[in-house]
Amino acid sequence: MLNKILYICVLFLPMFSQAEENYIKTIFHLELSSNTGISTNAIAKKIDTKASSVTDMIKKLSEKGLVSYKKYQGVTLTKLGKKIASNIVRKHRLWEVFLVEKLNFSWDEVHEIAEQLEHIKSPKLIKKLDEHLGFPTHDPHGDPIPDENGNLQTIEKRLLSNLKENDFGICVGVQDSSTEFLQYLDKKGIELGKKITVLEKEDFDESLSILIDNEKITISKKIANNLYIK
Amino acid sequence: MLNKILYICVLFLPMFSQAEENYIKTIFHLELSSNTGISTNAIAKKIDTKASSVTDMIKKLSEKGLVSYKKYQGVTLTKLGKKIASNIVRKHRLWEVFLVEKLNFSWDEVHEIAEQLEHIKSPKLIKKLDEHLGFPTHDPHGDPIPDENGNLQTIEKRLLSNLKENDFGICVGVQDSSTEFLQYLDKKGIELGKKITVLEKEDFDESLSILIDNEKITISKKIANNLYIK
DNA sequence: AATATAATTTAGATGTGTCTAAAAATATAT
DNA sequence: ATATATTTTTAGACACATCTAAATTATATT
Ligand SMILES: [Mn+2]
Ligand SMILES: [Mn+2]
Ligand SMILES: [Mn+2]
Ligand SMILES: [Mn+2]
Repeated sequence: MLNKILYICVLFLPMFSQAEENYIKTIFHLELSSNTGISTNAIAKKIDTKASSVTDMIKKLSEKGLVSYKKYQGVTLTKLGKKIASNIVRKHRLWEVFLVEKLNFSWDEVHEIAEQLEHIKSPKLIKKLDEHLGFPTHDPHGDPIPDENGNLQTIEKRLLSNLKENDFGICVGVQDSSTEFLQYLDKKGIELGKKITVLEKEDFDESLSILIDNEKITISKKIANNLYIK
Repeated sequence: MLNKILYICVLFLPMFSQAEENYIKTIFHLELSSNTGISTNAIAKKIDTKASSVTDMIKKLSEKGLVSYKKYQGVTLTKLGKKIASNIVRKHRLWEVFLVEKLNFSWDEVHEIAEQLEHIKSPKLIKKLDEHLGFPTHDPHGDPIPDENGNLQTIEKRLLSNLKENDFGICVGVQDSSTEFLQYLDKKGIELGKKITVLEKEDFDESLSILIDNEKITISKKIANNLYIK
C-alpha cells in the first residue's frame, strides 16, 4: 500500500536537477557504510564542494521530502529519497554494463561517462537498455544493480585485508573504482572471478603475499582494503 | 592549415553548457534554410524562450567566438561555431540510430531522448558508438549524420509539395520530426524508402492525391510540405 | 518624410547552485 | 567545568540562465 502511494508519488514527481541527483546519490552511498546520520562534511568531501553549499542543498532536499534533516544532526534519506537514489544508481550501473559489454570500453574508463548518462531522464530508455543487456545483475566492478523497485541485493563479501593466512576466495568486487586503481589491478592481472589465496601477511607494513593464476605477488594493505572476496 | 588550428582549438576548448549547445545547434539548423543572418526572434521561437534571453546568450556566444554578431543584424556561426554545432548534430543523430536500431524504439520516440543524449561529453564514446552502429550515414528520419570533421553531406531532395502531377520518387526524409507528425505517417503507411506517385493536385485546398503501396490516399498540403522525395 | 508597427536590446529582477568569511553550535581536551 | 578545536550554519556575494517591462532601433505604411 505504501509502495503504491510511493509509486504514484514518483509518477507525478517533479524532475530533479543534476545537482540534486548527485547529492541524493552521494548520501545513498554514504548511508550504505554508516549507521548514523550523514554529516555535512562527509557529503562535501565526496562531492568536492564546500560545507556551506551542502547545507544549502540539504535544506532544499529536505523541503522536497527527499531527506530528513535537523540542524547539526546530519541527514538521512527518506523512503522517497532512497527510491530516487537507487534508481540513479541503477541507471549508472546499467550504462556501465552497456559501455563495457556493447561498446568494448575497459572497466576503468566507464565510471566518468556513466556519471553523465545516469542523469538522462527516460524510464522507457532504461527498461529497453536493461532488456538489451539481458537484465544484468552486476556492473563491471561487481556492484549489484538495483531493480526497478529500488531493491538492492547485498551479497556477502569480505575485504581481502580481512582474510587470514591460507584463506582463499573469488574476487567479486572493488571498493574503489577509480581509473588509477583499476589500471593497477589490470597490471597485476587481478580480475573479477579470479581465485585469490592469501599466502602470508606481513606484520611490519601489513602487506599481503597472495596467489593468483598460480603466480605469487605482493600487494600493499591499501590494495587489499579495496578488493572484495567471496 | 586552418583546419589544423581549428582542431587544436577544439581540443583545448572549454566545455559548453547545455544551454549554449542548444543555442548553437538551433542557429546551425536555422542557417541551413536561410542565407541571411539568423534573427533573434527566429531563435527565440525555436528554443521557446524570450527574445531578451536570446540577446543575452548571443552576446556570450559572440565573446566566446562561436557566432559573429552586430547589434540588430542577427547572428551567423563562425567556423568554430559550425564545428561545435555539427558535432552536436552528429551525436544527436547517432544516438537516434542507436535507439531505433539497437533498442527497438520507433522513429517517433527518439528525438526527445536524443535531445538529452546529445549533450554527453565524451569523444571516445561517440567514436565507439559510431563503430558499434556500423558507421551509419543517416538517422531514422533520413537526415544525414555529419562526419567527425563536421562535414554534412547534402543530398538532393525535393518537398513532396513541389512535385507535379504524375511525378514520382522515393520518400527519403521528413522536415518535421515531431512525434505527432511521425505517428500520422505511420497511420497512413508512409515510410522512408517507399515510392510515392502524385496522382492529382487539388487547386482548392492544395491537397494531394498520392499513390503509395498501390493504395491511393489523400494528404493535405501541410503533410506534403513536410515530406522529402528523391 | 512622418508615423505606426515590429524587432531588438537594455534595465532590473528572480531562481539555482556555488563561494568566502563570519557566527553559532557541537565535540574534544585540559 | 572551562577552554580549545572542529563542524555546521548563516550572511552576503557571484555567475548562469531566465523573465518582464521599458527603451531603442529598424521596417513598413501612409
Ligand atoms: Mn561507477
Ligand atoms: Mn552524476
Ligand atoms: Mn532528432
Ligand atoms: Mn539539446
